[in-house]
Amino acid sequence: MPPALLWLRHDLRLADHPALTAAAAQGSVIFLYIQDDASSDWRPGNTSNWWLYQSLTAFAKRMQLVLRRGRPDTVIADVLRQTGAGSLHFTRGYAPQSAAEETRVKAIADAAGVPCHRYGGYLLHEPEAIRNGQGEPYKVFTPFSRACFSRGEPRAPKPVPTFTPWTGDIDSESLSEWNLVPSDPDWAAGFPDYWHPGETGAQQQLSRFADEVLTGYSTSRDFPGVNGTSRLSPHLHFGEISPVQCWHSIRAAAARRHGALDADAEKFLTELLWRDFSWHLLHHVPDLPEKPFRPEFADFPWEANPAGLKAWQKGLTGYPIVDAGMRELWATGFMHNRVRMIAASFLIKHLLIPWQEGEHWFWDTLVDADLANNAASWQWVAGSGADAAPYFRIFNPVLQGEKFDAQGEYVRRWVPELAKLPAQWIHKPWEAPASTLSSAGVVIGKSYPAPVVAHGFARNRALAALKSLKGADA
DNA sequence: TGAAATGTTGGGGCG
DNA sequence: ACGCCCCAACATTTC
Repeated sequence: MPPALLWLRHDLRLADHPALTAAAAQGSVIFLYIQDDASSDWRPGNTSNWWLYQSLTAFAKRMQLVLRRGRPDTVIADVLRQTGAGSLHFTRGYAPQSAAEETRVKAIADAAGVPCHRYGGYLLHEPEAIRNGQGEPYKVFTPFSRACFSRGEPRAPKPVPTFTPWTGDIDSESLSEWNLVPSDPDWAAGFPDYWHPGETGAQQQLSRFADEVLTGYSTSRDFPGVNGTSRLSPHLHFGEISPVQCWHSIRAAAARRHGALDADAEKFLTELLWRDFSWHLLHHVPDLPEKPFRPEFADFPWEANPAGLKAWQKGLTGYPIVDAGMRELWATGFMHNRVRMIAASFLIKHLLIPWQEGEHWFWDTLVDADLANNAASWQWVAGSGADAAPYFRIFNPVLQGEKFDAQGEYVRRWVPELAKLPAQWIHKPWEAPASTLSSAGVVIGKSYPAPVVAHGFARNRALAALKSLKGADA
């Protein structure tokens, strides 16, 4: 029997893998991963590549992995020829270039006379399956999630199939040639303290979340100083675990404890649906990463502010909660969700810097950088997205800090030069009495920056910018 | 998955 | 005892 070729993409796992399950039924399985270096605005960033390297390494320890660089259709044609594979299987993607890429791959498989099969697995629901009464895609999240919930449960997760790994001889590149990980300087040296890429790490994280974090999740997820979030996003992005597995695992945990879906579990399932919502949106609106979904935002009066962008990226804005988030991002490749909203709002509304600048920075620095979630979320904060926050919803970084990091634990962890300040002043050090500052060893403008822009001024400026939009609109 | 301004209410101090 | 004022505390509106 000829082997079956499995083209691996963002599905670096063995469990609940529809394409693998199908391939396993056809013959011994060839695992192929293709690195496509073709230039594009959204090539994975350095942090994504760090994760990819770890994930592929973990995968290759369990299974022989064929590694190739090049265009997927060219590489697959080559591998089909060299292995005599009798079928081709892969998991569908939803990025703007995915459909065309998959069509080209299908064409070469057809030309080779090899049956080509495409499967879901990256999302809970296929974009084609969720439509409103008019047969249109949803543009507002709440009815979208209602439709998903009322549709019934996603399919049951699939076990790891029994299969024979193919053991033939074929050229494979070495991961180290791909230059995926940094060396000098090794800015990722600290990442292994926070992350364990690979399917095993993903499943452990899901268990830990279900056992230790889920209770109270609906409220504690908002407090960045607390271990209150799932931290599953990078695992989901690389497909080390599927959203279907997460869905059923959390639903089952809730059923064991409460006999039903409690508020905490429901909140998490809703977060998974946000992920689907973003991908459906990108599927229908391919230029979502570049252009405002609401066209009137194309005229927004942004400011050129390279110094402000630099300060934001380095975590030197003078607003402790923003700086803590940006430094957590730099140190760990991750930022707490609540702080992402605050930091993004600050860039857009306090500094009037285009949301695309922040989107690119996050794309390069997040371990969970994900085209749809990143684009949809930045547009959500900017007010230009589908179902977006109203533009006038401007976060006050001081109040947000006081509300969600009341004791300042999060700020102390990531902005150590402020660690000795009492909680009362930690989110507004520039207002602290001189004696408090000096006994905490803080010198505003020296050991920690003064605010790059005053909140009251920035708020009024942003509101005026909104008014100008409305004017242009009318 | 806001914040600030403005409006309303009610208790307490005080003449 | 009463009216007046002040001002939290809460509610509503506006951006």
